[in-house]
Amino acid sequence: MTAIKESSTRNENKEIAINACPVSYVMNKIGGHWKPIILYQLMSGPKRYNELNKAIPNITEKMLIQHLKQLQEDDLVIRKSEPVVPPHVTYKLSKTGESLTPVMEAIATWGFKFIDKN
Amino acid sequence: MTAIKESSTRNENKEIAINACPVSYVMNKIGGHWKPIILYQLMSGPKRYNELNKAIPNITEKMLIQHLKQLQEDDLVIRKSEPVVPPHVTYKLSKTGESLTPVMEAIATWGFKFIDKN
DNA sequence: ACAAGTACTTACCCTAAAGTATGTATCTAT
DNA sequence: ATAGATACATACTTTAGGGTAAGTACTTGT
Repeated sequence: MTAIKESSTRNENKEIAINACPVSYVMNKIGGHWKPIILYQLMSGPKRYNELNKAIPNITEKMLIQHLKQLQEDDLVIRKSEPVVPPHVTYKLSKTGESLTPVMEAIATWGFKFIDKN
Repeated sequence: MTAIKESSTRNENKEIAINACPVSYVMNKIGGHWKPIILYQLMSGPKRYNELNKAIPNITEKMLIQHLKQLQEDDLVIRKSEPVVPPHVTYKLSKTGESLTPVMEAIATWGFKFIDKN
């Protein structure tokens, strides 16, 4: 699962950055390549693992579970597993995750305006 | 200036991601380590290069100019240089950059709430 | 017996982004 | 003459994140 090295200049700088800028803190949570896309998908309702995999073009399974795990650790996403075979696992937004919706929408709105400008 | 390789799987995936999620598009513009922090600093008014350097803890000069350049290319920041010695250069938000303020504030607000939860 | 379906896991590799360190130009003041 | 101030530039190294490919577990249907 690609362990994260805690004691590097890079991560120390991140810590400091959080103090300097709350926006940076959020970016570290929902920023990056895939997380916003996953959250975006889950905003339209709970989805199974496979559904997410199909809905998000070109994401690898490794990236998908890796980020789903991180999102769970950050209490943004809830995993629900039915003890059946074949497995049936659904992911959905937590309350906190849902509280992100207006933020995501604000960003998306701005994004659309900006895309038009080019 | 670390040229960007256009034709890689990674960047192709990014392109696709943009179509799948407008939020992702914005993240590619203002996401990352330092850009939100730089923008945050400039929201309180224009600043000189040196001021930014001092205001942002632990940023390297390389990162600072690199991102300032990218922000200029994305028309988020305007550079103004007075032809004097020693140089006097100020950076400020463009109209588009200023239009980000509510978005940044929404993110920041959410961030503060979320920090309290831990 | 084995293929299929679902949700992962794991090992290895590659690259873009970030860090480190040093150098440059130009004029002013001492 | 040389040090100081300001705003960069550039070469080299490191690392975190992402990509590729293959394997695992467990049961049902044929």
